[in-house]
Amino acid sequence: MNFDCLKLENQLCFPLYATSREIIKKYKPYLDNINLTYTQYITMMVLWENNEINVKNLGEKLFLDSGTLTPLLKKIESKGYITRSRSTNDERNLMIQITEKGKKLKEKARDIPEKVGKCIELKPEEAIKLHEILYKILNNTNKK
Amino acid sequence: MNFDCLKLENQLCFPLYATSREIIKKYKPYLDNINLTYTQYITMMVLWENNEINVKNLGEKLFLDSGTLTPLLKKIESKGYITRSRSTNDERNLMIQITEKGKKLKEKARDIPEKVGKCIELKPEEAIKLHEILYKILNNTNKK
DNA sequence: TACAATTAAATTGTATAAAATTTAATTGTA
DNA sequence: TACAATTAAATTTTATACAATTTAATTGTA
Repeated sequence: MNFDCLKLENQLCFPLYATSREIIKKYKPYLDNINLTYTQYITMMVLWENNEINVKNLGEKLFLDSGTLTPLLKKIESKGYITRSRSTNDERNLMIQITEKGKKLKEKARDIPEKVGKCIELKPEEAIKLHEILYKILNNTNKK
Repeated sequence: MNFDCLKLENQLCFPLYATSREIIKKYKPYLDNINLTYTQYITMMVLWENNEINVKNLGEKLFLDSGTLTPLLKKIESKGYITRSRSTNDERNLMIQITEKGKKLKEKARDIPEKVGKCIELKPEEAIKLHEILYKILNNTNKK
């Protein structure tokens, strides 16, 4: 009767969960400077690549649903980085558009990835491998 | 002026964060069966290995602080899986002890890791590599 | 031995997450 | 074309997370 698979250190999900939170904490001082939380920051990342997107597509990119996004987007809107308006074609869709102020924020965020990267200390090949494995999991958990 | 490091898909933290949440969702149906949330489940894992532990040490193992653990532990206590009592040596310490009911829960949880593992579809060597890289990050983010 | 410093939990306030339900708009079809 | 089915957000509820502060116990030291 082998119970080792119920040991915390033998799990895969636990270190994923813990590492994710630990790294998000590393972002904190840099994100505080631009008055964004981590979730707000990755939302802005999507908007920096797509000036306009609806909540559904945004949610698919971020793996978040409207229950999380609705209040989050209202908060970012109140900071002036995005606007929220119903699509004229199909009023079920709420279109999120980046504002000029939101575009300018990208400049201020530019050096964040490098600064956070420095305190992680992974070899480049490990970082690549990690990225590859994570996307492999994301791609096949997502399709089912 | 290269902004590619601000693309979502080039991040390391984002897939960590997304994968962690996606896998936790996979646990949901199995954890529902034993009436535990994921955080409660990993807490029970620590208790299955250590019949007794204080909140501080538990928090160090789970990378969670008392702000998260206090209400969580009260909830697990209300389910009858643990008891909470101040240490007689040092009353600042709250000792968490597993109950008989809590120990029995381990039997019901026994097949969960295997079931969740099956829907992740990683090669064994990838799982090992992932585990290794994650603990490398955890160990050096932790020491600073 | 008073008492300042430290330590461990608890509390407070803010921000997610996610399941389940509701609301409103659109689509497909009898 | 009514209207059932579907779709997209919003809402509601429950459960974390975590920073900052507070409370209570213990320790170190003048």
